[in-house]
This record gives sequence, C-alpha cells and structure tokens, in this order.
Amino acid sequence: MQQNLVRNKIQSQIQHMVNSAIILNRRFLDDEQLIRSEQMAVLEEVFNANVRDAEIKELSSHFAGILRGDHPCHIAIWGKTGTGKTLTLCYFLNLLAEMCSQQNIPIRHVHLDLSNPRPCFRALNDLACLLNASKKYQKGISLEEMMLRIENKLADYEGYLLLFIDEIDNVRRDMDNFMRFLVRRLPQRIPAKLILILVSNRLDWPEMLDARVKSFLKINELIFKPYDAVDLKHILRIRIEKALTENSIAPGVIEKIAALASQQHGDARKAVGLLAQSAYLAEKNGSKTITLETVDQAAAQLDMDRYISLLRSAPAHLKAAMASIIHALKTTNTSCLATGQAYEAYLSFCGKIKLRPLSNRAFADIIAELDIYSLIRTRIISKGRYGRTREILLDMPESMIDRINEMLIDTLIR
DNA sequence: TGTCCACAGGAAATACGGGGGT
DNA sequence: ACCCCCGTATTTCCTGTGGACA
Repeated sequence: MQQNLVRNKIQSQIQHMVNSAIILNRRFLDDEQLIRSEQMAVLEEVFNANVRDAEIKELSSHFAGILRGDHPCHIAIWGKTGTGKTLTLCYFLNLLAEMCSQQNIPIRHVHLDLSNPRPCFRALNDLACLLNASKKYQKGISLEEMMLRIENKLADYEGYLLLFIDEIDNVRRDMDNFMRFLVRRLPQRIPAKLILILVSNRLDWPEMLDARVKSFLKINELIFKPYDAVDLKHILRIRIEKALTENSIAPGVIEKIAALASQQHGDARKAVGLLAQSAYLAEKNGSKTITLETVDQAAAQLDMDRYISLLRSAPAHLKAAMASIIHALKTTNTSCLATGQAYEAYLSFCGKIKLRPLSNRAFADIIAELDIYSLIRTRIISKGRYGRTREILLDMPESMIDRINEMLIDTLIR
C-alpha cells in the first residue's frame, strides 16, 4: 500500500516533468558539448543570416593572394570576447586550407590558443607542442632551446604557414621576447612563408611592444565589432530552433536576452548561456514557457554563480580579504572603508583563522584584484590633510553578500 | 602658499618551489 | 645528488600626490 503510494507519486512527478519539458536538445545550449562539425553547422547558419559578413569579406580579400602564389602580410584582428573571432577564424582557415589543397598549394595552419594568461615560456612551449616539435615542459628548459626546437622542426617545410595566435595579449612578461621571435627571428630561419594572425581583445596591445618589433609588423588590421541586438537575436533564434520545443518562449524574451547581452559586451556566448539558464529554470519550475521574469531570475542566478565560483577557486588571501571587508562593513555599519581600515580588519581576521597575513603592499594589490573582478568597487579619494586613500565599497545585493560570506568562511576554516 | 597626511603604485630584491640535465 | 633555469609570490624600498588645514 505504502509502496504503491510512493510509486504513484514518483511516476506522476516524472510524467509531469516530461509534459513540461521545454528543452529538446540540451547540447545545443552549451557549446562545450557540441562536436566540431555541429559547431560549424550552427556557425554556418549564423553566417547565412548575414552576420559577420563584412569581416569574412575582409579576410577573404586578405588571404586571396595565397591562391595566386602571393605572400600576404600579417594580420591583426581585434574584437572583444564572445564576438566569434576564434570560431570565424577556424572556420575560415579550414575552408582556405581545403581550397589550397585542391590546387596543390602546401599550407598548414596552427591555432595557438592563449585564452588563459601565460608567460612567454609557456606560450612558446605550447606552440612547440602544436608543431610536434617538443613535449610539454613545466619548467627547466631555456627559451633558446625551445626556439631552436621549433626552428629545427620547420627546417624543411616550404609551404605557407599560418600561425593563428589567439588572445595574444595574454602573454604576460617577456611579450617582447615572444614577439621578437615570431616577427624577426623565425621568418629568417625557416623557409616557410610565414603569416601571423594575431588576435587580441585590446586595441592598445601593440603599444606595449618594443618599437623595433612594431616596425617589423607590417600589419593589416581587422576589427570584429561586438554583436548588436539584431545579430544576437539571429543567433538566439537558431539555438532556440535546435534546442527547445515550439512555443516555449514568451513574446519579448528573445529581445530581452539580446538586449541584456548586447548591453553588457555583445558577447554571444553569454547570450546563449542566459538562454540556457532561463530554460533550465523554467523547466525546474514546471513551467511550459520561458517568461520575462524567468529571464530576470536566470540573469541574477548567473551573476551569483559567477561570483561564487570565482571566489571558491581563489587563493586563500583573496578570500580572507573579501571576508574581512564584508565583516568590517557589517560591524562598523558604514557603507565604505579606507584601505587602512580594511587592512586592520584583514590582520585581525588572519589572526582568527591562523593565516600568516601579507604585507600592506601585497594587500593593496589584492584590493585592486577584487576591484577588477568587480566584487568590490573602489575609487581613490583625497581627504586633504587626512591623507589619500581608496574608498572601498561592496556593490551587490544583500542576499548575495550573506551567501558569499558563508561560503568564504566555510572554505577558509576547513 | 606651503605643509603634511595616508596612502597609491612602480621597481627591484628576495624567497620559494619545482623541473631538467648530467 | 647536484647545479642551473625558470615562474610566481611577496617583501622592501621608493617616489608621488590631492587637497584640508594652518
């Protein structure tokens, strides 16, 4: 009897979930889960909607020379994250390689992805790995050695070599060294016709370079504009068609998601992410449609998740600093802190959890880092005779502060 | 007008850890 | 086992500064 009740209940719950399902194909809501060919298929549909037309045209005219035996110069590409630089380039290069091989033009392209920051050494090592010139090293081998290995590997390749370097401004430290190698040294030492494709999301990165290297870069420039709301709507429609059931979207929802995403940075990945989150949420609530309110909730939740996951994996001192700032603001009942006060709070907090505190200077850097992640907001103010300091304040909903605080203390004490 | 506070933030030095070559 | 090399984290030392106050 009892058992039957439970069975019925579970069965009806499952049935309810099936009826209210709005996600048909989960994988199309998350690029990570798509295999390459599916990504390309989605991308082709996007291109068919005339999105990124101008950029592809530019690329075509730049590289057309290869098919005539010319040697096109390097190209620099700018655009913010999520504007489709990487995917567009991959797609384009594959197509180009296909055309070349039909005409027996030797061509190789290598995609060096620097989406997480790394020093010169690591970047070179990764490049060497992609070329099969070396294995993965952590440390311990000189830069010179790494460069030689790359050169030797390429010593008898005479065709076109397209080096597609993604997010090049992520090479921290010794950027000059890295660029000098690519721009001046490598072309002189290998027979291949080298073309660099330098992708970055900051317009100003060449300013950081050595003037001599800069002058060697005879660069053609191409800018990927952020997607506007119209483009984003196209992109979202394609995903919705593939991933969701019909009529699961309330009127205005696409527009709202597109507007939110284009307001922020015109990042397509974020837009799709927001769509996905909205769909999950609607399904969890047993609703058959995604409404405008669902989108709001989803956006809030994504925000929260971003903060939480950012902090969870952060170094201990960063967590401690964040926790002490929250604590200090709560106990003093003011809305902002000066650096000195924050440092005091941090010192006593460290004492409590038995963590060796960092110096004043290092703490200031942590504050700056928290500001970059926009976990706090700071600005420099001068109180005249009473000194110059940063004003530190939190800028997030009350409920979020509490949850973050709990999580911090939990992970720190354990 | 000059002083001087309480820091900001750059540069260099130092500490530390870990891997490769021999 | 030893030395060399490199990357990262932190410290030490330093110069710079907006504006209230005398």
